[in-house]
Amino acid sequence: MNGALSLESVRSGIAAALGDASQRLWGARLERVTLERPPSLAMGDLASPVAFDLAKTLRKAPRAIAAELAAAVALPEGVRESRVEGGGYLNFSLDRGRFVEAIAAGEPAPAPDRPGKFVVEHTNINPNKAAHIGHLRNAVLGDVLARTLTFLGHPVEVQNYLDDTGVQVADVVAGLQHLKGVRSAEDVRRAAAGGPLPDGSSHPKGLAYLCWDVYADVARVYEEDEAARGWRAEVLHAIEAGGNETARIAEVLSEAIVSAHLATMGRLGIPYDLLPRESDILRKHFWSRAFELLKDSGAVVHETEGKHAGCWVLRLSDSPEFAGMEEPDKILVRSNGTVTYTAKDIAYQLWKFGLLGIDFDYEPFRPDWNSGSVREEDVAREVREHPLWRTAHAGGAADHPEFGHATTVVNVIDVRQSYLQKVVREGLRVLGYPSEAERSVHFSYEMVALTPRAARDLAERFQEEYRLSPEDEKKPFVEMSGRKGLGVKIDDLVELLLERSRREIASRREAADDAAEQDARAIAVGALRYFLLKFGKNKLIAFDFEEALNFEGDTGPYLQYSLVRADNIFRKLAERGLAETGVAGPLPREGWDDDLWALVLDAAAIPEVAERAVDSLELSTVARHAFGLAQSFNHFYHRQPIVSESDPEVRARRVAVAKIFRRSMSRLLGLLGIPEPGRM
RNA sequence: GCGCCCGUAGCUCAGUCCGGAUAGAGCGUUAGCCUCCGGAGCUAAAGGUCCCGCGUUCGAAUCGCGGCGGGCGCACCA
Repeated sequence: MNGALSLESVRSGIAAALGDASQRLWGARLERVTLERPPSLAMGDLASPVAFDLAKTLRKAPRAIAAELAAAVALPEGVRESRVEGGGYLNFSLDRGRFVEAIAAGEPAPAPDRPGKFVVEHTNINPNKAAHIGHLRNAVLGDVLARTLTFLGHPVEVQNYLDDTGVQVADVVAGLQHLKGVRSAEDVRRAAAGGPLPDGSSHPKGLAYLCWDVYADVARVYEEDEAARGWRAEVLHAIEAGGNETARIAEVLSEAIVSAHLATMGRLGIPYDLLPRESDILRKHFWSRAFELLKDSGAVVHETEGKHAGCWVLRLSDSPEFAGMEEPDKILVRSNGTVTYTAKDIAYQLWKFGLLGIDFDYEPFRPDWNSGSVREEDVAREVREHPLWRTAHAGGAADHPEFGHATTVVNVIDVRQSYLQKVVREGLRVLGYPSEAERSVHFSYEMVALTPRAARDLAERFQEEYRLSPEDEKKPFVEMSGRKGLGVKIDDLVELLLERSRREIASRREAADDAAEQDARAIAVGALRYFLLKFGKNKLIAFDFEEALNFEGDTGPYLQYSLVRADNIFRKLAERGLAETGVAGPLPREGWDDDLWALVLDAAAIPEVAERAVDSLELSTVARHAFGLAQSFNHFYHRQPIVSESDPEVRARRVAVAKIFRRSMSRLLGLLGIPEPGRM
C-alpha cells in the first residue's frame, strides 16, 4: 500500500508481517513491535526483541521463538533476509541496492502533511539592553523548532513578543534621564544613530551596549539611594499616561534596541514573522476583554477578605495540577487595580488561538540593521528579505496577512517560568477551552550560566569590571544577570568566533577576499548555533569560552567541513571530466559495503529524526544525527577514494553515496540553521 | 516544607520516554597516518562502583521506592 520504498514503509511492513506470523503460529497478538538499530551493521539493519516478550507467555526459549518467527515471517518489500542473532533477537537486513536506488532518486519525504498551524513564540528579550547568550539559546531553539516544523509540512508563524512598556525598559529610561542627562527623545535618537549621550558617554558597539551598563548602574543606584527607587514608578506612570517626553524616550529607546536585537539574530540567521508589542495589547484593551470572559466563567473572583482582599484571583485550588500547593490561587488584578503579567499573558494566549474576539492592527516593519555593532551586510540575506510585521499603534496596513489563529501554540521560555506557563494553560481550561489548553505547549529548557573561569575571562577579554562574590566563586557556575551587568553578550562572542575563523582561514588560503570573509562568517555562525544545540534541553549549559570557541570534534565546523569535502570531490570530478559518473546508467544492485550503507541508512532516517525531535521537543537529536552522519562520511572518505578510483562501477557506487550524503547533510544543516561555507 | 530538573570515562556530554546484545561520543593524554578527493580530518590505545541502597524482572544506566549531592521554582516581580 505504501508506494515509495523508505525506512518508514519497511518498518511498518516488518511490524505487520511479525504480527501476522505471531498470530498464525501461536494466536498471539503483538502489543507493540519495536525495531531498533543493532549495535553493528554486521548484525543487520533492524532488530526486533519481540521474541523476548513472547518468551514468557509461550514459555519457550527466546532463540527458539525467534527461529520459528524467522521461518514463518513473510518479508516485506525491500527486506532481503531475517535471521536470529544474540540471545533471541530477530534481525532484518534490507535490500541495499534497492534502497540506495530509492534514496538516490529523491529526498526521503517526511510523513504527509499534518494539518494545523503552529505559532512559535521565542526570543522575547526585554528591549532595554544588549542580548546575551542565554537569550540566544532561546532564539536558536525556537528557530530550529520552526525550521523543523516547516520541514514536516506544518504552517508556522514565528512571533517575538516585545515588552516595550515593562519595568526593565522603565529602569533604563530612568537611568538615561537621571544618570546620563537625557532630556528628550531626540537625545536618545542621536545616541541610537551613533552619537554620544548628553553626558558625553558612548559605546563603540552602540546604544544597546551602552544601556547594558546603564541598566547595571541604575540597579546599583537603587541599592544605594533610597530616593532613587521612586524613579521606576514615575517612569511607568508616564509611559502609561502617554503623550509626554518620558513616554517618547521609552518608545525611541525600545525601538532602537529592538533593531539591535533583530540585527544580532539576523546575523545568526533567525527571522521572525510578527513582533507583537505589549503597548498595543494595552491600547487594544486585550486584558479588559479577557477579564470579561474570565469573570463570566466564574473562575476569577473578587476577594473581599483574607490576605488577597481587594484582588481579583484565578482559583486554582480545584485543579489537580495545582493540588498540594500552599497558596494555589493566582492574583490577576492587584488591589491597586493594576494588572499582573500573568493576566496579560492569558489574554495574549487567547489571542494566539483566535479566541479573544479582537485583533491588533499591523504594519510592515523594517528594522535598522545597522544599529549596534552589526552591519547590514552581516545579516543573513534570507532574514533581510523575510517579510516582517509588527503590531501597529494606530491605523496599520489594510492588506496584512492573518496572524494568530493557531492550532498549536509553542512558547519557548526557560524552565524558571514553568509555574506561570502552567497558570496560563489553566486559564484557558477554566474558560472552557480544554483542547486549546492541551495545545498550549511550554517548550521549557535550562538556562545558560557561566563557569567561574568564564566570568573571569570576561573581565580580561572585554575589560569589564565586576567581581564575583566569594560565595559565587565557590559555586560550579554563576547565573548571568543583566542587573549585575554579568553576561556574555552575543555580539562579543560572535566577534571572538569570527576572529578565530578568520585566523583559521588565513592559515590555509592565499587571499583574504570577500569569499574568505563570507566563509569565516558561516563558520562562526555554525560553531555558535551548534554549540547551543548539542546539549539536551534539560541540561544547564555552564558556558566556557574554550569549549565554545572550539572548531574540532563535536562542533558545527566539523559538520561544515564534511560538506565542503564532498563538494571538493565533485569539483575534482568535474575538472577531470568525470562529473557525469553514475548519472547515466542504473546503479549496481550489489557491492554496497558497510561504509557506503551506513551513510545511506543515516540519510534515510532524517524524516523520523525530525519527527521525533518535534514530538519530544528534544532538538539536540537533530544535531546529534548530523554529527553521526558527518562521522560516517569522514570514515568513508578516508577509506574509499573516488577521484582516483579506476573501476567505473566502484566509482559509481561511491559517487552515488557522496551525493546522497551531500543532500542529506545540507538538509540537516538547514534544519539547524547552520550555513554552508564554500571552502574551508 | 512541596514541586520540577541534573548526577554515566580526568573534563563536557549521548544513551533513560518505550528495560535487552561487548555502556558510546567529543575534548584532554599516549602512539601512528599527508608523492593519494585539503589533516578543521582519520586510525588505535589507555581511561567506567552508570551517585548510593533496596525492590520489580529471565534481564536494570533505563522502571518503582528510599536516601545523598547540586540547581531551579513555589509573589499584589517579570
